[in-house]
Amino acid sequence: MDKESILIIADEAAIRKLLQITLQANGYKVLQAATAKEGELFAAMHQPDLILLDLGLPDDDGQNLLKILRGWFQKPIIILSARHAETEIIKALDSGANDYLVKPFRTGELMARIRSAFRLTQTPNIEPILTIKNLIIDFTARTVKKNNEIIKLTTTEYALLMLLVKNEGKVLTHAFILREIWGPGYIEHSEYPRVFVGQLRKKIEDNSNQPIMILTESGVGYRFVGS
Amino acid sequence: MDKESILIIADEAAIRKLLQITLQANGYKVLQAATAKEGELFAAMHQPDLILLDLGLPDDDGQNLLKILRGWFQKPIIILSARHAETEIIKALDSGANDYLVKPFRTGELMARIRSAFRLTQTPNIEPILTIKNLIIDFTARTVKKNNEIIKLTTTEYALLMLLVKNEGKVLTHAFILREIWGPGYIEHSEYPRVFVGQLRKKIEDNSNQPIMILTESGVGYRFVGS
DNA sequence: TTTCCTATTTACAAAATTTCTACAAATTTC
DNA sequence: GAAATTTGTAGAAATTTTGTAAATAGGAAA
Repeated sequence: MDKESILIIADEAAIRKLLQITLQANGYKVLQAATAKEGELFAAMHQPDLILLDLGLPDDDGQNLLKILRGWFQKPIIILSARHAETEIIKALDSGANDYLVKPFRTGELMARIRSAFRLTQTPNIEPILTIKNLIIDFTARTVKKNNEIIKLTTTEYALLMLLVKNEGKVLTHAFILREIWGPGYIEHSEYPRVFVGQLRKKIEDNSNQPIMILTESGVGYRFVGS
Repeated sequence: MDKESILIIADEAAIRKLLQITLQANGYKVLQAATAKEGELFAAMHQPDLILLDLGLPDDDGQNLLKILRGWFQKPIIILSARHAETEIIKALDSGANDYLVKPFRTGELMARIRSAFRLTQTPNIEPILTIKNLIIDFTARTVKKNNEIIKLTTTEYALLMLLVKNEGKVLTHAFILREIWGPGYIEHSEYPRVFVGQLRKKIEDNSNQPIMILTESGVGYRFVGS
């Protein structure tokens, strides 16, 4: 097999250098990014087999970048961080991190955890660009095109569409949608999905009063159909 | 889904007790073993969904037991150990451990790592789909197809169909159906099942006046036949 | 500051669904 | 076979749920 490629996203040059040397000595191909923006871009461009993510980044919170990456990146992400607070660790793991090492870490252990992560995950990557009906969704650029024109979606609209698309064919209950997008404290606000589904339909459906993509399941929730 | 079962293999009773309480509080079913021999036996007997293995065991080295278990046990194994030497950690991870926590560990972090292990080892889900006659019922998507076309069912119709399907072959009395779907206060309303069975038949039967799936047991109730 | 954009609320019309009713059809009982 | 009971069915009425527009609030950018 080809050498596996690993993307390092870390602010400090010293850490990157250390990792680069160790990883290369262990036969991996190494890519480096110093900021969140660069990291996201490189991940999309080079499709690495694993990401080492340092939470302390200059331009964005690492926890946030992790969530964004997990929107489409299926391969292992291992967190390296000086933050040793339990809440940080739990948050990262629950956001989809495969492992979390507190700095200073031992390189031998890190290598073993990388091997373990590779062994445990053989998931095929989903395409970062998805075409559904006349929609083209680019997960990396976070853009949605309809008939080749970029549609302007707000944060909430985009999150809702992603949720629907990721669960294509399934009925998503109001409670589920509310929990996923607004948080568990908003389960009562069944008017939110109503309003935002309405706005989304106006933007992505040809006839928003005869929707063919976002269907309503009265009394239950909504369902996205793609084919 | 059913509660996931976790097998604790640890020498010290205090650790086992702590883990038992924490795990149960998080909704897991707990099994306990105090020795390597017992652990191996319990793992084989009960087929737990995850094993928490403490390396310090009285009768055999935990590293050894890990290798033996990995000979046939595919589900996650998380190591808990007072041994913090890097070589121990590397050895365990390379022997197939999913994770390694050094004692004393934080229970919140352990719970997050357990969730992570379950999430990562989830086999790309084989959806629970039921095929009966020319009906295809997808429970996770909450859809019912007849001749490959999705049938639109209302909440009550769907609930009624699920009740019938779950009790395939059995006669369900009017009282039972009313209690299950409308609640105990509606036992007198025997007209409800009548109306809704009628609506369901129109949607799922080929000839609703010659039903072959939802049969009437006059004076008693209804029965769903699948084969 | 003003302006702009988005999220949150609110209100009400429209649509869907459940409940209720009446009567015809079928089945059981005598 | 006739009467009594149970079941099927259609549709009206009541209720719930959903769609939609528009007002309000809040926060970031100019």
